[in-house]
Amino acid sequence: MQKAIQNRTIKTRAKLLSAAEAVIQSDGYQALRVEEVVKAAGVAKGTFFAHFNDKDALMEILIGERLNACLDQAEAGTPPKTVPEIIAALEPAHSFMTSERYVFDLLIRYSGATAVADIGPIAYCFERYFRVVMLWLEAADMRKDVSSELLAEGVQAFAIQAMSLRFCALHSATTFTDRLETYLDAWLTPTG
Amino acid sequence: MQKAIQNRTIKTRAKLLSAAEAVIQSDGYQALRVEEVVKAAGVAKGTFFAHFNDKDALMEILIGERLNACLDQAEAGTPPKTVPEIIAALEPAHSFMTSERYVFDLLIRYSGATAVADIGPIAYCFERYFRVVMLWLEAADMRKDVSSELLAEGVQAFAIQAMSLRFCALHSATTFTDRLETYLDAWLTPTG
DNA sequence: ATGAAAAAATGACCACGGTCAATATTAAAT
DNA sequence: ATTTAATATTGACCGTGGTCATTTTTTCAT
Repeated sequence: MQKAIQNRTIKTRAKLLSAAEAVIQSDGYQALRVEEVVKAAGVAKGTFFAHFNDKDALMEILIGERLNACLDQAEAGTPPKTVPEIIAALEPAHSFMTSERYVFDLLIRYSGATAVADIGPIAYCFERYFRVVMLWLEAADMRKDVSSELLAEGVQAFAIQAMSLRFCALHSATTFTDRLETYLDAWLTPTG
Repeated sequence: MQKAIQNRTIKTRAKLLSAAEAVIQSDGYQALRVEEVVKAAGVAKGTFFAHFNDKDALMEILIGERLNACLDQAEAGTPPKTVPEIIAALEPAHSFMTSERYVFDLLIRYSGATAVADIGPIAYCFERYFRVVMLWLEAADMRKDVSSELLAEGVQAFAIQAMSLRFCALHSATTFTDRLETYLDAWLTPTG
């Protein structure tokens, strides 16, 4: 006997999500505690885990939302044609992705879907990032000896590398943007 | 008044390390519990944290050791000259790095040193990986329009990308080796 | 040998994510 | 309106990483 989804379900879920957003707003993602969220939402702890498999699932949703907004912004502008333009267009996304060490680590951890069944919000965002970049590259004046798919995968790999090094004290001499530009010049318009 | 380092210190540390190795040997890295390690080592829990800052610090040591052994192996052979040879030389390292999801995630998380002061075993391994590849590339017949440093950084970025996708159900059609070969061909010997 | 100070080890304790049997609420069938 | 079963909520409880005041052991100057 299938019963309709209850009103209070979506209400509780909304309460949890907005409580979590408030916590993050003031203290960042890293500092979020499930106990604090449920207290702010006025529900029991068990309720949280009835709505989200685990804390990471909530994080995936919230981080995925923000990242999707960045990708919306990237898609809204006129398609970038050059490496600096591409980097500029992706800047909001990259900036958010490296806003917190915690966020970056979680993004990497969930960037790939473990099972085809559970493509989470973050895995979806990575797919979308890839697709957006691929479309740009197709219309831009880049090397044509390999497919746009491959080029886009490479852009993603280099962006992740550059973001990783942003957190690394050993490589802090070069800025993120400079490094990524060096990578992408060499990747997208080789002269060798 | 500075006092000499005590014998029991290194003995206790050795006990903890070998106990941890035994646990990992039988159940893998993911399953390691600090309580189990201290029980096997016959010490109190507090002692563990007097020897290692946290569980991750122990993991860094053990994983770094194994990875260093893989890099020893890579350096022992004759320097690879072609992309397939490079991939073959790095195979033990890549294989270990992706042996467990837990291991891969930890590697990525500690691949960069947060502060110059604390270059951990894993950050050191990544530096070493980079250096080894760079030396190979200098002696191989690869594109010369960009520096070997840059090429080596790219190899690392693509290797990480290929390893990431190994855990991803969405991209399981292509094997790790095939994917990495495609990446490195396009990166190291572009024809565009 | 003795006393003092530094180093090491201890284990009760805490923080926090996550579980689950019990309870409460809701929607539909009668 | 009453019953029934699916759904939602609860909070005591657990597992595990990590802390710290206290105790034990070692080292060294005398």
